[in-house]
Amino acid sequence: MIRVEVAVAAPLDQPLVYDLHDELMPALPGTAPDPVGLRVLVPLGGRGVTGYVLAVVAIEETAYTVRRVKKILDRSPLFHSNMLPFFRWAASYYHYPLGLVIKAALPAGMAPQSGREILLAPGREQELRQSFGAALPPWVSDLLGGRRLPAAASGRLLGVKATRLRIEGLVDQGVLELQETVEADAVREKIETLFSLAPQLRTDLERHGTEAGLDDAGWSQVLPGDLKRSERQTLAAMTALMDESGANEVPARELFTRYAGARKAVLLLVEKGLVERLSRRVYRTPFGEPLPPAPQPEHLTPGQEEVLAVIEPALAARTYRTFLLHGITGCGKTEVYLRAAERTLALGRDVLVLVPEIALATQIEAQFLARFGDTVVLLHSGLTGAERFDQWHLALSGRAKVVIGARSALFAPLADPGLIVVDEEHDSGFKQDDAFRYNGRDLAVLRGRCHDAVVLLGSATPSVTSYYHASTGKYTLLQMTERVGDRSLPAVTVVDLSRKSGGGEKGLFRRELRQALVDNLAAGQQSLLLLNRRGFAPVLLCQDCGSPVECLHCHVALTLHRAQGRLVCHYCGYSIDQRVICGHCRSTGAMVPVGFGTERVEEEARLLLPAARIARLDSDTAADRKVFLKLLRAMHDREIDVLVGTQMIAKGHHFPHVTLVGVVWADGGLNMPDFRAAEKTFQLITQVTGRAGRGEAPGRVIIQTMRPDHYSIRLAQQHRYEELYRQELELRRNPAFPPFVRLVALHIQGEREEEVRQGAQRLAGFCREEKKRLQAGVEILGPAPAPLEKLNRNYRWQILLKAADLDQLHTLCRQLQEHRSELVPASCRLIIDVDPENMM
DNA sequence: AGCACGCCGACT
DNA sequence: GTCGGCGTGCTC
Repeated sequence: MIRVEVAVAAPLDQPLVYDLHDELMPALPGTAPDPVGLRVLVPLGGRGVTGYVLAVVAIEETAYTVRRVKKILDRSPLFHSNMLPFFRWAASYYHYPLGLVIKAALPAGMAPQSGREILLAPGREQELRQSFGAALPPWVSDLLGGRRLPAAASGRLLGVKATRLRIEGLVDQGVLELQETVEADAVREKIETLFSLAPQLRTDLERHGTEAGLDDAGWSQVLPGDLKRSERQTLAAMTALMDESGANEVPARELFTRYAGARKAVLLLVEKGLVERLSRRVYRTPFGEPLPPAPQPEHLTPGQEEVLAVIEPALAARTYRTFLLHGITGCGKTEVYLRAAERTLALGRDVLVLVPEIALATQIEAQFLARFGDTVVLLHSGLTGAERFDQWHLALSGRAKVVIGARSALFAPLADPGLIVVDEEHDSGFKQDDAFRYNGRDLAVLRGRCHDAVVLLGSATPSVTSYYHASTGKYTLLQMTERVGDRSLPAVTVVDLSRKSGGGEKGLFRRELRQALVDNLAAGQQSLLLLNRRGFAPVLLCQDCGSPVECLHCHVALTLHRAQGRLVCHYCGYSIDQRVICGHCRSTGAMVPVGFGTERVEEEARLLLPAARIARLDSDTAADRKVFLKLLRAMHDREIDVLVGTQMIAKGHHFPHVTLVGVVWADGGLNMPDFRAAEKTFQLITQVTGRAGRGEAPGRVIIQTMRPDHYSIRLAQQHRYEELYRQELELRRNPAFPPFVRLVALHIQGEREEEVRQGAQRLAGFCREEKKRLQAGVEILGPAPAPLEKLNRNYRWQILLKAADLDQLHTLCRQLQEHRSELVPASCRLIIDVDPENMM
C-alpha cells in the first residue's frame, strides 16, 4: 500500500491524502509504476469524485482517518509530473482550486463522479406495483420492465424530496436497491480490428505466388483442400487489399466492405490458424480538407532573416526567454513561426502554437501540416470529444511533436516544449471568462519558464502591456516593418459620419464607400465589410412608448435577428419571436428596429450591389466549423465578391484578392466602459486594414466613424502603432491602469439583489480593513453594480483592486478566500478575476 | 461542488 | 408536536 496526495475535482484549496491499495495496482501495466498523473476515483464526503495523483507521500500520523482510493481510472498517467509546478503556480496565481485547474487542463468529459443506480430487487414486482396503484410513473414502469435506472435519471428522482422519501422507504423494505456506479468516461480510445495472414501461410504464398497474385492452381498448392468458397474469397480479398495498401494487415471494416461474406469466413480462417486477428489503436483526426497552404518561400525577407538570427540562438541555448515579435500585417510572421518550429524540432524538442480562436487555427494549421506532416496535432473546442481525446493522447505518447490550438491547448501534454508561439498575442480571446479566468498568453509565458523554452509572442498590434514588458527588458522586442514582396500598406480614408451629408446619403454606406464598393466589384476584386455587431438591429423600440424590448434575465436590450425571425439576448442566449407586443405599454403598435448589425449591412450591400455574390461571416453563420471552412474556401476561390462580418473577418486571414475593406462604423468599441477601449479599437482597425492588398493589387480601406479625430482611429489610419502606445501609456499613468498597476476584479453575483449588494459591501469593507492592517498600497474601487447589472437572472456587483505590487493583491485575495464564508452568503458567487480583460 | 447536519416556520 | 424548508460547514 502507498499513501498518495490527491487534488480532487472539487473547490478545495488543499490536496487530500488517500491510501492506494495494492489490489488496485493490476490496473496498471508494468512494474513499480509511478502513480503521479493518474486519475483516481476517491471518496469525498458521501460520494465519489475524480482526483489527480500529485505525489506519493510518507505521512504516517494523521489527525483524520485516511480513506482509500476506490478505483484507478487510467492505465497510464495523463500528464507528466513536470506539469505539476505549472499547475500549482496557475492555481495560486488565479486563486482557483488546483483540482479544478487540472480538470480544466485535461480534455473534457474525463472527470466522472460516482452516482447511484436504482434497481428492482428480484421477485418484488408485485409490491412495487401495489405501492403505486393505478398511475405508474414512467420510471416505475421502467423498473417493472426489467430495466435499471441509470445514475443520471436516478439522481434526478432522488433530487425531488417526495420521490426521494418514497424511494428510500422502498429501499428499507427491500423492494428497491441502490447501487453505486461510476459513469464511464464520455470519450474512450478507439480500437480497430485487423486481420493478417498467418506467418506460415504468408511464406507459403510468397514461395508460390507471382506478382499478379495466385491463380487457382497456385491457391490449391498452398491451402488445405477443405476450404469453403467463402474462405477462399476472403483470402483473395485480403491479399488484394494488402497489395493495394502495401501493408501486412487488413482493417476488418475494409475487408467486410470488399467482401461481405468475410464476416463469417474470416472467423473460420482464424480458427484454422490461417489468419490472425490483431487490434490496434486508431487516432481519430480532425483534419478535414485543409485550406491550400501558401508555398514555402524560397527566400526569407531581410526582416525574417533578422529576427530568426536572434531567435535561433535562443532556441539552441535551451533557456527560458520571451520575445515579442512586433510585425506589421503581411510581414510574414507565420513563416518565422515555421522556421523557428523547424529549428526546435531539429533540437529534438516540441512546439506549441496558440491562436486566439479556432478560426485562426485553420490558417496556421494548413501551413504547419504542409511543413511538418503527421507530427502535428490540433486541440481546440471545434473538435469532437473523441477527436480531442485522441489528439491529446498523440501528444502524450510523444508521437506528436507540434500542437496547434486555442487557449486550452496551452495545457497540451508535450514532454519537452522548446518553443511556445502565441499568435495575435494582444487578442482578448486568450482570456477565459468563465470560472477559471486565466489568460492563455500569460500562462504560455509561465509554461515557457517552467520548461526552459522560448516563448514567441507575435502581433501586428501588441498589447500595451506586452510592449511595456518589452521596453523594460522582461521581454525581448523584435520588429518587422516591411511587408512581404514590398507590398505597401493600404491607403486608409476616414469618412466623418457626424457631418450632415448631401442628398442620397441615407443608409449605412456614405458616398465614398458606396462608390468604392461599386468600383471594386466592377474591377472583379473582393471586398470586406466590417461591423463588430451581429444581428439586424441591436434594439427594437415600441413606437408608442419608446421603450426597448429587454431580456427577461438580463437588463439589456434584445437584438433583432431577422434571418431567424427572433429577438436574441447576446449575453445569455434567451430569445423570443420577433413579433412581440410592447411589455411596457401593451401597445400592439409597430416595433421599430433601431441601429444596425451585420445582417443589416448584408441587406444594404445586396440592395447596392444586386449582382454581387455576398456572404456574411459572424458567429451566427459560422457556428458550424464546416460552414465556416466552406466560407473561407469560397473566399479563396473568389466565389464571393463581398464578405460582411464581425471581427471574425478581421483576424489573421490571408485573402489575396481582397482590395477593399470598409469599416461600416468604427466607434462601437469606443463607447465601452473599458480602459482598453482605444487600444482595442486601434487593434481591430489595424487588423482589418491588414486584410487589404495582400496579393498583387494594392489595397484600399475606408473607415466610417462619428469620431474621426479620436486618436485611436487617426493613428490606425496612419499605421502609427508606437504613437498609440505612447499615448496610452500617458493616459494610464494617472489614474493608474495597467501596465503601471495590476488589477484584480472581484465579481459578486446572485439571484437576490439585496444579498448581492450587501455581500459586495461587506467584501469591500473587509478589503479596506485588510489594506489598513497590512499597510498595503492597494487601491479599492467600489463596490459598484457591474455595467451589465443583471445577467442570466443574476445581479452582479464588482470591486476593483489596483496595486503596483502584485504580491499585495495576492495576499489580499488569500485573506478573502479564507474569510469568504463570513463575507459572502452562500447564495452568492464570488469570482476572483486576476488581470481582468473584460470590465463588463 | 455536493452532501450532511442543524435551526426555525407551517402544518397535522 | 412533527415535517420539511434552507442556511452552514466539511470533505483526506
